[in-house]
Amino acid sequence: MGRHSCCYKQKLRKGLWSPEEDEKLLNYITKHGHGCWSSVPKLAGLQRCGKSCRLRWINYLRPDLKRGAFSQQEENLIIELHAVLGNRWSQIAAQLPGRTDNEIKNLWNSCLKKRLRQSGIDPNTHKPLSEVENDNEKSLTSNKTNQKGSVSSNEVMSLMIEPTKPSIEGYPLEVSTTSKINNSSSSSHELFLDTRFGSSSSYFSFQNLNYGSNIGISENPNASSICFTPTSTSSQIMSDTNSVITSNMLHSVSPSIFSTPTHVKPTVSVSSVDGVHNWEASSYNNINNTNNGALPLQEEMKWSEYLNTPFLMQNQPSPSMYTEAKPETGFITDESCTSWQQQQQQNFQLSDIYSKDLQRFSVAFGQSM
DNA sequence: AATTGCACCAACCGCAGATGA
DNA sequence: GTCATCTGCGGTTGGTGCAAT
Repeated sequence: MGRHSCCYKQKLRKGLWSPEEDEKLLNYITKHGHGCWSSVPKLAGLQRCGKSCRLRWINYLRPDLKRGAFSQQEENLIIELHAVLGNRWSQIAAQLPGRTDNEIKNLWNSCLKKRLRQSGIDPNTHKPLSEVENDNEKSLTSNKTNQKGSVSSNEVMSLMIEPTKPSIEGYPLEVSTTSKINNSSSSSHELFLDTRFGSSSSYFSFQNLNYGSNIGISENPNASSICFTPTSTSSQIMSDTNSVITSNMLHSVSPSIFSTPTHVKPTVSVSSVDGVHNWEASSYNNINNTNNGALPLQEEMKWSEYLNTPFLMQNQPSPSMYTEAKPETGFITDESCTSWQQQQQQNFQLSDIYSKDLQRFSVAFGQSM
């Protein structure tokens, strides 16, 4: 742990890399690949530790790096991703081809954070600063009065689910979830599963983000959202989890919602301290979002209405949700799924870079007491 | 011209997880 | 199971350049 062992063995160079060192490293890796990083400096004739060589390669010498300033689109994407992923710079960087986690981290710390604050948005929570202050006050009061930690108002949490479940056959799947807890006066629990599908790396889902109109969701218009309600009375669900939703709480999402025209109601299984709770779809939102700004939930219809839409009744192919082409609507069909899978296979043949980006799902939990 | 403050960014450090002996 | 080593990640630091004073 800590400093790499090789650093103790001999006095190694630190600090900025000279052009000569860069050339040695570049030549060596171009010819032989990096293999075991710890052996690279010796084989390349460098007085550096393997860790330093690796970092230099990743952050500077790699041929696929994009140079130059970040575009406005890239900056917006980083902000959006940060809202979902937090300081997971490597995961954010994975969505920006040619950019490194270090670069993005620096940009965030030096510019974006400041810019958000100036816009009145808390860079940590991505909520309006005024709301954050209120929450802090409420939290203080709540801590004084509550015997047990409870979920604070409008709390936003993120978690990543390992790419095991659900998955479209043959493809790894990473599920990104964001949960939002609302303490509204409604008496029912609601769970929103917000899905986006994309062919490579650009499609993400964001919901309930408190951005100004200048920060939009422009990457993918193909959004759909399904509203879930618990199938059994579960007043305790997520009410006493001390604000922590862990990745193992989301047990499963029925694959049917990703691979079929949803003749069967999608179901989600969520566990909490008081057991596993099943949720099933109660309504469907089609968000054909091409505008800027936060996503509104629009065109909501009950599940029964959704199943009776002309489109589903006719069983006609929908414009693909899964290819680069912009569809007119966002309904999921077998055809479009297959089309998307075929496109993914093509993409896979070109590169495995996208292996983590095949699908992303965002789950927003809405709880009312 | 010298100094100071700030922004930016490359690189380091410490840690955790994975892997293999 | 334990230990050593390797790899990757995120937080932090320190050097550099530039603008303001």
